[in-house]
Amino acid sequence: MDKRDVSRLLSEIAVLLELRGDNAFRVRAYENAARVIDALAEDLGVRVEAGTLTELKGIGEAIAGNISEYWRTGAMTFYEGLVDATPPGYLEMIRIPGLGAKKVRALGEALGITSVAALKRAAEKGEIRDLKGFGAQSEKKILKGIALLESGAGRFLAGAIRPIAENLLDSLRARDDVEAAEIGGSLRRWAETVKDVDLLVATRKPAAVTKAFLALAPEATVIASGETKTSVRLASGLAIDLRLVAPSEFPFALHYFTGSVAHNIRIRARAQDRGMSLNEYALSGKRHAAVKTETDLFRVLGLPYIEPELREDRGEIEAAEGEALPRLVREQDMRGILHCHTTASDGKSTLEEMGAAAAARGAEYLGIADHSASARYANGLSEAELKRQEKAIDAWNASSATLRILKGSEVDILPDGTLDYPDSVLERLDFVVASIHTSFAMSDDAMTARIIRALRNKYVSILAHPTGRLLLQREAYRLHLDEVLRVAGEEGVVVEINANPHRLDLDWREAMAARARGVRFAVNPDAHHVSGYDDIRYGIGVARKAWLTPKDVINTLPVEKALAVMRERR
DNA sequence: GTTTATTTAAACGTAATCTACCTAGATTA
Repeated sequence: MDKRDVSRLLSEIAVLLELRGDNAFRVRAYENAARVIDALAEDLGVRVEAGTLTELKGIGEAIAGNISEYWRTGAMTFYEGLVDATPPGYLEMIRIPGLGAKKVRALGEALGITSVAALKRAAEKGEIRDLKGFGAQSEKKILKGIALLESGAGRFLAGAIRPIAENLLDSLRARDDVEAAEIGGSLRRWAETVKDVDLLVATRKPAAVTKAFLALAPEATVIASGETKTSVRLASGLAIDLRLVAPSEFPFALHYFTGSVAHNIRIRARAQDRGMSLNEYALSGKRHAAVKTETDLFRVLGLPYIEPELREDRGEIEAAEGEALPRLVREQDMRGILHCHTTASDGKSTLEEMGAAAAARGAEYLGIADHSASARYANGLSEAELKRQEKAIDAWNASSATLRILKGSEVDILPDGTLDYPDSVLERLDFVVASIHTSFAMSDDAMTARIIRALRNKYVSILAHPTGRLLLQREAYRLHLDEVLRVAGEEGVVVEINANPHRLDLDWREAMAARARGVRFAVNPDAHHVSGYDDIRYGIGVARKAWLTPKDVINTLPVEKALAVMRERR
């Protein structure tokens, strides 16, 4: 069990309480507590043992007791009681857009509907429209909502959504009546997955902009459209919210709609402490005419500008107060690209194409790391094939004045923790990337031991995609990640932040904790085609969310220094 | 259920939009 399990359970309790019609503030207290636990940087177990949970703001006697019970016994009496008292289908029904706790309960109590399937049948038969508070319109909405839920559209990869949002933004910015436009929400904070897109526009002609926005997505369903807000849903299920504010309101609205909720709560409280009141449109109580940008807004509150990626209430406000915010790594700090594939294994671009495209991007070096021999799934290179590739790289380096290609391999960590090539092969390479692609279903102890054994091999430079997760598709394999990262730090093995938008592995939360323990990182596109280089920005997003500076990321080093880091244990 | 100021009790976020009723409750962000 870890703190995310606890956080999830607290969130579920909040929903169950809401379904029971419990005090709304009690509901919020549990939501709050879930957030506090999720954002906790330290070890939850230590606090449970020490009995210091109530020192956390938002955790009182009752919730602390519940958490302790759950932590020690694996079960929580209070939660079990709630589950027993709630029809199991309610939890699923409340996920239908447009249905909240009150309506779910009304449906259950008046019509005996306690599952999504029963709800669908009743809506199709027109049995819901006669219920007080519902109408024919509601039936339609419920059916649409169920269809959406069934299509699996709930969250989306940020990497799939960002280009759509940026296109819309470009079109909006091109208009004369749009004075400013930005992406807001979790997408602006570079979250790995997003629920929807928030677009924010400053304009004096909201009606005209709304009309133009709707014309940009003619196929979309309009969920709501008013003077200041319009919501549409694309065929994919993705909801896009457009918010329109007057130019003078823009900095306040941008900050507010960027979030996170937890960050906003802190900032709002800070405004109050200073005799001001902050909402999405203005800062009242003191002079604020001078607030033209978010930077101004932070300054009025006595803070330097806080980058959107950091706004998760994970210490950024305290760091800002102490002038201790990190100088976050940027894409333009990157000198080298590591961990890329070619047609020699499962890539789609040749070595020469990959080299030319990397040079065109201004990279100083490119680390090729095709799959190793046993990786049949990916056409892994035999030792002879690897040798041929090394010669091809020598030829490239002899003729290229700008971009140097480094010889590497993405070597499979075999089930027993040994590597797929013998040391005599690894020794010839400039760098070695080790990773897991097979035998995922091990116990956490066995997986941890397997990876640690690989990390102890002195030729291993980088541990790639350390958890094997595929966002929205596949959970991480079971392992003691803390332990693995501790050993990586000790051994000086660089930990990858895989920039592929499906992976983004290591997760930013873990990277944040690992950084504090001195782990160094590589932000790698794992490109299988020249177009894969474009993913680097997503890896940079993760690195920034993890508070990483250029010093924490070895790709910012010149080639000789990067090589020295990757070979320092030999 | 938690925090805070009033130390026993009040405050806890708010605004926009929708839908069913004609002003209000529910939902969402």
